[in-house]
Amino acid sequence: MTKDDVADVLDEIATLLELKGENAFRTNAYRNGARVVQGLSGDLKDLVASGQIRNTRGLGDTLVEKITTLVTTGALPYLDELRASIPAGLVEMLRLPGIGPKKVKALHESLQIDGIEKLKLACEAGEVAKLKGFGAKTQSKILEGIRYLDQIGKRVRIDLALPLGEALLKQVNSFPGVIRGELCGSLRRRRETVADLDILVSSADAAPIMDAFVKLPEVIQVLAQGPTKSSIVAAMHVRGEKVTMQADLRVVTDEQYPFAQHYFTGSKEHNIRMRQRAIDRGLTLNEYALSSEDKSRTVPCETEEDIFRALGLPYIEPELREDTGEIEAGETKKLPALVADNDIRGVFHNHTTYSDGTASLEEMALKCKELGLEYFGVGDHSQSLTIARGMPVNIVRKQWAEIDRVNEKLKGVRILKGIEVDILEDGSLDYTDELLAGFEYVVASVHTHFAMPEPEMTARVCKALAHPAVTMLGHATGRLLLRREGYKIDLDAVLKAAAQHGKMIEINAQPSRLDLDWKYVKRAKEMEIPIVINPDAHSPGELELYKFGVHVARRGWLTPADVFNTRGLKDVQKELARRKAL
DNA sequence: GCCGTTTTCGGCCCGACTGTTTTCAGTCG
Repeated sequence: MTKDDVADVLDEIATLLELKGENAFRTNAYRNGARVVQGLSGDLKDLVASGQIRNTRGLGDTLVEKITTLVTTGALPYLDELRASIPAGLVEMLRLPGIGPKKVKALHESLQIDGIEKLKLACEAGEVAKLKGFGAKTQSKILEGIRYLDQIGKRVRIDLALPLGEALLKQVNSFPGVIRGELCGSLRRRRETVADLDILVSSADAAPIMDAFVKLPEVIQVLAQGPTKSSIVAAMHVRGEKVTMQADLRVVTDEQYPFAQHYFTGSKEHNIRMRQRAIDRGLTLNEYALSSEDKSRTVPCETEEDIFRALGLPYIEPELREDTGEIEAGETKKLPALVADNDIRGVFHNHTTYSDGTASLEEMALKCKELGLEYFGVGDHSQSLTIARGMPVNIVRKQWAEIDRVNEKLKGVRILKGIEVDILEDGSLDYTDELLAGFEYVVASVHTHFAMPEPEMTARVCKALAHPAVTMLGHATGRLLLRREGYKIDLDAVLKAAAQHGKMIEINAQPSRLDLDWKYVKRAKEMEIPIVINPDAHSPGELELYKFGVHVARRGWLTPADVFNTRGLKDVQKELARRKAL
């Protein structure tokens, strides 16, 4: 039982309780509990065994007991009972827009509807519209929802969501009367995937902006249009892929803008803490103002900084606003000065035509130079990964010779001799120690046998980390966002092994990976494990993907000092040489 | 269900929009 598994159970309990019509605060306690568990640092088993889990804010006697049962027995009778008492189809019905637990409950109790199929039939027969609290519009909305069920609520990768959001924002910002505008929400917090786009603008006159917004060419459906808020579904092709997302536009006055900006950036959990903080100070905070409780006075704020200051906090970067300790760190002046794009001085783990890349060593190195980077670390695939044209030993030696030749000629950028060596099934590496010693650094990654049981996979990776030649671990879980779960592995144990053997861990910056996940990045920092941000580029155009890795690093609270490739070439070469000599 | 420098009971963030109502419940973020 991992933290995520336990969190999933608590979330499911919350959903089931909602469907039973339980008190919203009780269900919310389970949802909050799920989030708290996900963010725990340290091994869950240890926390339970030592009883330390009892000191966790948000977990009371009941939740601790349930978590303990889950972790020690792997099951929870309470959940099984709940599941047995509620038809599984009810949970699926919650996915329909505009349909929440109350409506599902009403449909079940009055029409015995226990799933999407029956719901569809009842709507088509006109039964649903007759129910109290329902009507013709709700009925047709349900039918439309069922029609688009496979498109609803799908999260979108940040690299696809960002261009759509920016395209919409650019047009909205050009509307007459718009003073300033920005993309807020999870996109501004740079989450790896986002569910919808939140556009905020300020203007003295909202109505014409609302009208123009719902008529943008990307709009395929208008979900709602009010005086200050409209919701649409927009679609656009991004690099050949069709991206369909809900986008909400809010218009506020320019005085309200910073409050709305903070509010719509979220996260919800961060906002709740901030509101509570305002209440503790005899104030009230909403998306329009920070004011006295009776709203007779307001605290003027021109920027988000002013809002934080008024509540006794330094500015908190959007990436940190997840209520995972940023408020406490702000109070104690322990907020990190986050790493930024322009702190990155070079990249490791990239591919060339020597394996499955599309460009030569020189082309890749020159692109790095163009991006202002000082070094290009090549990390082509090793011999056994034939599907990616992994390099046999003679090709490795040929590549080394070419690197030497190109380095002679290049000015202002240096190629580093690295390798992405496969971690074989038994945890050994895909080249001999003798050959590995010839590289300046070694990235070790898993590319095969993904389906191993967790203990074996964990042991496999930990064994590789113990190998003296290994410098850093590549894409720690092998996940492909929204496509493939990572392989089963105990990341806490992997972090422990990395710390013990003094190894680095990569943030693979490919937007489809973003692996290590930011939550574990934060833990790695606590364990003083150096992090490397690698684009895993297979073409020159992919080199600047390292910026998506910087987002992850920022969400993981990293400062430049925590990231190895913020160091300059000389420093990096010295450190790599020092490690090889160990 | 959680939490507590006024509390072990009584709060728990709060506003916009929709659809169904005729003053508001439900949903969403």
